[in-house]
Amino acid sequence: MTKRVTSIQAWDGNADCLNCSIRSSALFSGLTEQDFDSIHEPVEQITLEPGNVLYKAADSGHHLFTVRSGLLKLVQSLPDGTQRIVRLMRSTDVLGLEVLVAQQYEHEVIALRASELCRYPKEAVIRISQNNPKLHKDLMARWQKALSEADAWITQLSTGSSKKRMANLLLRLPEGEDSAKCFLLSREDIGSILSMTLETASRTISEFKRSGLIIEIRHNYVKLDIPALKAVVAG
Amino acid sequence: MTKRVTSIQAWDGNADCLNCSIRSSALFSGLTEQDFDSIHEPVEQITLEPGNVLYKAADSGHHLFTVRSGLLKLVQSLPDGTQRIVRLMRSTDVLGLEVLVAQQYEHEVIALRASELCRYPKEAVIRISQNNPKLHKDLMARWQKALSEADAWITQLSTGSSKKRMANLLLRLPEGEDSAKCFLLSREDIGSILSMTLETASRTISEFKRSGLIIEIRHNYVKLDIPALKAVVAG
DNA sequence: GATTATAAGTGATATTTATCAATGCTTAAA
DNA sequence: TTTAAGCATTGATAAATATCACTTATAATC
Repeated sequence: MTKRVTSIQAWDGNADCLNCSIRSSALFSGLTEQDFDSIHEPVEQITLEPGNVLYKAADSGHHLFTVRSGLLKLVQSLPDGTQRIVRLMRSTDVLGLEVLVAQQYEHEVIALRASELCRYPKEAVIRISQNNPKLHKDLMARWQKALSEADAWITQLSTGSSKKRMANLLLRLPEGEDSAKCFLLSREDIGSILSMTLETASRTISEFKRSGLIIEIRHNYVKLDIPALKAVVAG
Repeated sequence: MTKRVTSIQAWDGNADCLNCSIRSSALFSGLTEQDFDSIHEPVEQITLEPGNVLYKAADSGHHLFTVRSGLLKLVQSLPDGTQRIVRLMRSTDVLGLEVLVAQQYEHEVIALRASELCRYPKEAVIRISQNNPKLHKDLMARWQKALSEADAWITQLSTGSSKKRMANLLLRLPEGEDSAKCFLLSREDIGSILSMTLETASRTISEFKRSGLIIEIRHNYVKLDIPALKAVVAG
């Protein structure tokens, strides 16, 4: 069973936001000191372990989140019980935008790796966005980014053969310095991203390993042959 | 071959916006008379015939559009040449939100039926949204709606067997008074929505007709057995 | 109304993917 | 170190879907 958040550590919101290591790309990057002073409920930091649930679909929502580090999945359920992962979120991504215009969250959010997030009260985001043009524009850009991601999920990860979809997924996994190395997700999660069974996911990865498209460095950590994977996508 | 817009009829923007038949749900519903006076480039009405292209992906974009009537498809292309329909747009939907934060459109937009749209200069939308809280909030709601639609496209139209996906599509087609009757799309468009070949689309529809899930009233106009289709989705 | 072009339906077959079952690997606990 | 639990891999087979070829229906044009 999944567990709820195990640890929520309160921070001094203002001080930490102004000195945040990802400040330039965080949701509140454009805020003035005066804006920060106007936030009554403090900005808090949240730590999640793999498997922890941040919130569930239809939970009433009063907060937005910026991912500082880690990896999380956004899951939606179907009437027949199937679950589909509709987005992956990582550093600088914003979670819970929907509560700015609705009362409830639309996804279940689960950490795939140890993750750190900052939590903002939605009232502050709504109020400040009406007077701070930078935040106003920033929010629109965030929404547009989420929408582009969703479109890419449809075209790249939900269209074509299992091999092409897998190649497209692998090409988005690397982050940080070495853009050709990445950790693989569980076969079940890969299946839920690509709309295939975990067996097909496993077979496809095995085949990619045999043909050298990916080289296993250690368990679940691989080096990608990026040009070859792009050729699979384009082929 | 597709043709570009055949007819763009200039309107007197202000007068018509204030008396627009879909004004309460149009993008500019919350604008004051003063706001309208501040728009220099007039709001124009556009008429499209089936097959007409409104704009293409990567076209530089200076306008947003509200659909007054009709039906349009948003198409994205893949590296291997495949095309996928990522959204259908109908009355009151807004097209081209992405140009508020970027320079180019992200989709190709093609009319599936005769359609009427209103065209707004993006500069006016950006400028007015910064001072008019109603438009500001309205834009966020539009973006959120697009995002929910994209998520539903992933979960309902890109996950599960061809029968379930088809049932989900049919359940979204009806509009207007009789919520059980609708026109079918071409088998090719259905295939591009559901990520299947046109032959599989044709076979699935034939099977639905034989089993009474849909009843053909006249060519391509059908009555849906909604409870039965919902049972297919849930089964 | 006859003719052509375009879209839709269907059969035969190949390919892909799912399903079911068994085995092997990895990690953590005993 | 052994044991157990969970995850990953693989094989055999069934089911779903794609492909190719052809026929039929509908709409458009002469």
